[in-house]
Amino acid sequence: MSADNARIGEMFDRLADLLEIEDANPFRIRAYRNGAQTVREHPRSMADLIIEEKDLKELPGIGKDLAEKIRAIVETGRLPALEEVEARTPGVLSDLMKIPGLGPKKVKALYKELNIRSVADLRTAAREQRIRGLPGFAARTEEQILRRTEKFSVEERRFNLLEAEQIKNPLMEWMEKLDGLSQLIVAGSFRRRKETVGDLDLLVTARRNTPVMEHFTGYEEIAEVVSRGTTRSTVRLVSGMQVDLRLVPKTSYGAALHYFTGSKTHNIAIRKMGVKRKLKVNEYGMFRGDKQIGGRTERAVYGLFDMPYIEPELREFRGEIEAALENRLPRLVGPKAIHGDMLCYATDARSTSALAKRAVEREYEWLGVCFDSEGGLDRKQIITWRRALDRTGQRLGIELLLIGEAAIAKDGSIVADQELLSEFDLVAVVVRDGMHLDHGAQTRRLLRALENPHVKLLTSPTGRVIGRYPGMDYDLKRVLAFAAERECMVGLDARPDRLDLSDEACRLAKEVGATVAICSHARTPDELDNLRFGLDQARRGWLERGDLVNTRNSGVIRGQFPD
DNA sequence: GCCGTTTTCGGCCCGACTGTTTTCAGTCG
Repeated sequence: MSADNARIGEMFDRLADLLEIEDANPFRIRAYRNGAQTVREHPRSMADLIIEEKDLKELPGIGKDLAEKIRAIVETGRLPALEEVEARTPGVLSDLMKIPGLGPKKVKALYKELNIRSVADLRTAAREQRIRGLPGFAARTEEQILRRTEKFSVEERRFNLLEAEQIKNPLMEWMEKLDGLSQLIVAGSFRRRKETVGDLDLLVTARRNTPVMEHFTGYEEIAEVVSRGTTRSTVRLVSGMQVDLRLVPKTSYGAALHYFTGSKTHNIAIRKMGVKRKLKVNEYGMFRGDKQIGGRTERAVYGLFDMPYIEPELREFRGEIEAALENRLPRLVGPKAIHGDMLCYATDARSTSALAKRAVEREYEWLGVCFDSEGGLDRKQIITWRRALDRTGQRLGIELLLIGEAAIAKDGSIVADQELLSEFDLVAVVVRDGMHLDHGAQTRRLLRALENPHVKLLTSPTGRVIGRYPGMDYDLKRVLAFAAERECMVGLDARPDRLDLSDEACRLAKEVGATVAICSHARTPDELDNLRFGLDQARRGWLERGDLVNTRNSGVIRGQFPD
């Protein structure tokens, strides 16, 4: 996802906000929002598409007008339509709309009546109690505004999957204490295993008269109960995570699960298919006219359209519906099919043994082990490691592969004694510095590194850290294709704060025929569990058994990438 | 502003919850 796309999306959203304040045609506003989402979620940058003379009108929600506006932004960095609106209505007002509880109407009133333009203005006015008394604002609203602007900075935070699980697990334990609960599941992007999660969507069915909402809002980690009704409640936890809970009848459970799992664009596509067949699909069920014809199970939603079940990880409206209709959905890999982990780090015989032992418990047949070495390494050291691995492997009944990891220099050469490289079972390379090189130089650097015949694995391919560093800028497709040609594996760094490759990059790897190796990068036995986040990502990237080296048995593995 | 196997006009998701209201508008997902 390029910064440019994010900027285009932001401009469209801002325009939509201001038009909303001006009370413009709501469908026109939505068109801008849809366009913003399409652009933001597109894997390629709009600038690239324009260079390649692709027709932007092919993108969903982009027509003649938006295509021209995108082109204008890419070429000039400006959106004249936005500037025109900003001449009438200050652009910063759109920041106010991000505060929960403030929508276009309230923001407009605050601006017109009190000339409030910024969050700072708003706080001052609230403290001075100038807001109460405005039509539609009472003392309570004013207090709420003050409270919510205080927390404004934390509200936007997204959590990685590990953080989300650590918040979710104790909450689920709390909910399960409730007598009368039948079904309890987390839907939303968490269920789709998206790499970051903004909130948790709990879906619940229960026996009649079960005090679900009372129990839920009694959870001790709650910082604020945002709303509480009979079928829906929203809370914000101390951690900053927002949690929505929805109570649905059992006859709607499947439909609701589908609806609240999303993604939104996937749901819209499904709903549209329903409309064509004169069927209504919503969170309550599937209907022909007024008659409910399904809703208990999620599978039935897809069955309605003669489609096979689409796994949550695939529901991003990236071709999964067409694939399902044509019966060519990928067969996603489950945890049982995983026989090994390509990369963990040991420091000595003892840590090797601890990692290997855990790997055996996880029913792995093989494990790639890399030794952290200080400074250069020598033949003697390698022999020591090899011995430790062989002994431990035999004792525990697991094949341990000796991985040598070397850095890629800025010129693409491998920083290591070339003769020693052949002593390893497998040589992995990684970019440790010079991540800022420009597109061309970085591409050349990686291609050159892969030319080295010893190199069999490229780890942490983009170097990204989720939410902190977007990753190196280079021609990923070209590098992946070259890796495929050279029979060099591409690592999927499974650490939950990295997940490097992205889901889209996994698809790209599959497209060019590169073999992906999920790597936990564990330094402790517990961290071997990171692998499952990598597997989630691989599933989101449509990878199948044959695309992943982790599904292969020992024996096959050593001969797989001969030196 | 977008879209089209009812195609160039006339649709576009809508129900739950809140707060202030006295019958409902605004916001959210």
